[in-house]
Amino acid sequence: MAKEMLRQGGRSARIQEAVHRSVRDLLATTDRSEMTVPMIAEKSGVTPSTIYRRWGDLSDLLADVALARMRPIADPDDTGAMASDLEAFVVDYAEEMSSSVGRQMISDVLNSSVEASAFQCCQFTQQHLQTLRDRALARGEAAFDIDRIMDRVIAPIMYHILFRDRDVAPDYCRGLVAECLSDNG
Amino acid sequence: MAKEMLRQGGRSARIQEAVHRSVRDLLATTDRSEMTVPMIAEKSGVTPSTIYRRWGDLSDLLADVALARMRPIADPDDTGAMASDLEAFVVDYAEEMSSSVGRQMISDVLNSSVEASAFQCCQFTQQHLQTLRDRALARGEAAFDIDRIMDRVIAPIMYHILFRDRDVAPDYCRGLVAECLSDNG
DNA sequence: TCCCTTAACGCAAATTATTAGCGTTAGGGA
DNA sequence: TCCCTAACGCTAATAATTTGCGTTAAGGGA
Repeated sequence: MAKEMLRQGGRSARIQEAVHRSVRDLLATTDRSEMTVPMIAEKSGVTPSTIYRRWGDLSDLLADVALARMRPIADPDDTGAMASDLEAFVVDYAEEMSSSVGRQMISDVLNSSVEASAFQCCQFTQQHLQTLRDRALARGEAAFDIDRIMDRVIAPIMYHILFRDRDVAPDYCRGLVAECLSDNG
Repeated sequence: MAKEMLRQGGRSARIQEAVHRSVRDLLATTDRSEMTVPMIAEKSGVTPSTIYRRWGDLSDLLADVALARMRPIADPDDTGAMASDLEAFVVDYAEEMSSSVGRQMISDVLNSSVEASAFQCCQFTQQHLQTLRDRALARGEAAFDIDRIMDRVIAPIMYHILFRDRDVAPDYCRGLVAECLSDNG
């Protein structure tokens, strides 16, 4: 979306920043169903037509903001061993994603008409897993298969968050990790 | 949504049927992003305000229609054995859900502001699994754990459909089932 | 069967969101 | 520094949504 802009600096960037900030602020206080483009525009000090032209519609704007928030900034904690690294990461992931803002971000990303958004979102997760995997290999530990973790650990957590059919409590997450690592796939 | 109506018969039911039909027809020919309430209203022979008042907004209407389409009508095929029953069901499930209309239905249900919609949707899946489980028990076969199938088979399939990070081809689905049944959980 | 109550509807006016045209501003390369 | 034009602001259409109010028709009770 805002990635392949022809002009990246100056005014354009300032507006993007202002709009993103406004969206984040509004998401914290306002229910998504009562958020409107004119509302965001006013808070950002731009005209609505600017937002419509640049992002298309509210869904795409929200997806853009959500994806920006999900983009990795720091590596997962290094706990000293692969199993505990993985456990810590997954528990954190579940907690963040199942929170109110986390849910909102996921839903925004999945609703984007930009087909690549959802894919990129799961790439971020895989990137983190790759970091943990590299770290394990560097330690001389047995590596794990990323796709396997996605299927056995991440997918069920995401499913329960989306369909609201159970809590993704730390114990449950740890169980998923343990079971996945113990089964010799 | 349309479940706890105070009046269930006559005109009200006719309108619900007409609106549902219109939505289904439109979904087949029109892209969701260009579907509007007035459009549906005209096709159904009702005024837009009727739809707004009854369903709230387009998202909730679409979720209502999607949920109605997902509601089980027939039991899964009986193939004679638990493993093949499960395999057949899962492959079918993946094919239906990953289709264009399937994706649309999932997304509509997940977007509903009615919190229970998503939960009910996954209840439908569990109902089918329960049928297969009962059938297995009646045959004297070893039963499977429904939650386990949800986590190990359904969840990954759903994840890949939603995040578009891989195809849920029959072979992949069969692999998930096989691996889940072979690991003694 | 025939009222009576009121949920659900239709219509239309008011409000609000979205789109489109056109002139203006300000990146960024020559 | 100048020029080109992407990106913006403003405003006038257009379209969607909300709201008030009168009307229709379920569904229960006499």
